[in-house]
Amino acid sequence: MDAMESNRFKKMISKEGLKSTRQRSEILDVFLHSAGHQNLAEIYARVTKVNPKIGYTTVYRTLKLLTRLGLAVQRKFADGETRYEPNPEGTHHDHLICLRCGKIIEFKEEAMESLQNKIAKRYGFSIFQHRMELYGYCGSCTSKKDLKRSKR
Amino acid sequence: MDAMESNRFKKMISKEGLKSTRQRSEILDVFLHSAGHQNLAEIYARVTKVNPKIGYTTVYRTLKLLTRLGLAVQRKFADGETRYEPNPEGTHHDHLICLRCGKIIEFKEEAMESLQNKIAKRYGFSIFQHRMELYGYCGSCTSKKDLKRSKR
DNA sequence: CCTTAAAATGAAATTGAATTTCATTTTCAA
DNA sequence: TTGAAAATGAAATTCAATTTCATTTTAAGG
Repeated sequence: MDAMESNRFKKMISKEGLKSTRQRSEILDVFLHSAGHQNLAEIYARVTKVNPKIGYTTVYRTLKLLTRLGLAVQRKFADGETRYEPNPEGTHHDHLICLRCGKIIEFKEEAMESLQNKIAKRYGFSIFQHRMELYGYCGSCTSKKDLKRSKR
Repeated sequence: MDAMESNRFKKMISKEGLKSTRQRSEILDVFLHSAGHQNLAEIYARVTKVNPKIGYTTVYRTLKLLTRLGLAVQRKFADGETRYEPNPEGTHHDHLICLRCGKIIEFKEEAMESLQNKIAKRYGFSIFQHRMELYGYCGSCTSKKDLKRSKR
């Protein structure tokens, strides 16, 4: 259930002097109830099923707002598409991406974080965030590797 | 000296049935002789100093060609800009990026690679490539952290 | 329940980098 | 030397991202 997130959203909204609208809550609702890593067109398509009157611009602006508030994360993987992912508090993870079927798997690896800190220290950096993506074939695509490729 | 790279380029070119042109070698020359992580506009600006007749499109196409041949690597960091980096054979590295001054540092960490393989194995993936970027403040920007920020 | 200033909406317009088109020029193998 | 294939460069196109602007909606204060 997203009542919690929904309330968090409303609190943040009013704290910023912004306003709660039907559109915003519909968009948030759709966004939170679909699988992660969606592009704007996909989100817009789903939103218009709920309310066909909502404009693309509003979806765009709402996702941007959600990102600013930390409720969404914007991702750009190697294919160049812009995607949005719900961002429940304290969730952090990296991605495994299949270059054949497009499957995206999230993973979390503590050892990775500490290794990153070690590297940062070596160069005198203070790290706030990172991006880490592994590209290859997923299990089922590996076994089909010799068959026709989906791209190129 | 880039005579080596330049020859490698000519060999690859003819092997593909493509042609050596003055423009291509001028662009390659400029590209290899400047610091890494340049965007197209920067490369174009430098190229036109050598030969003002060269068109933007040709620079664009040549960088695309170099990328296809593996002599260049295209990078998109979190700022969304497209950059190109020379790619001498066997060079692989990741990046530390300063969010304040924009400095980009390359690093290589074997432990990272093996950790990645371990993760891939866990999910049944075969990894071909990865992307790993650490964002934060570099040493000198960390010490200026309290002063005016460069952005936002 | 009103009023109204501030914010939100949505259709349309704009932007800007990436990419393509096309007429002309250049390369290079025979 | 020649001609087919490739390259060039200016201009046009594409397309997602973003902005504009007239209109509508929200919500805080009376």
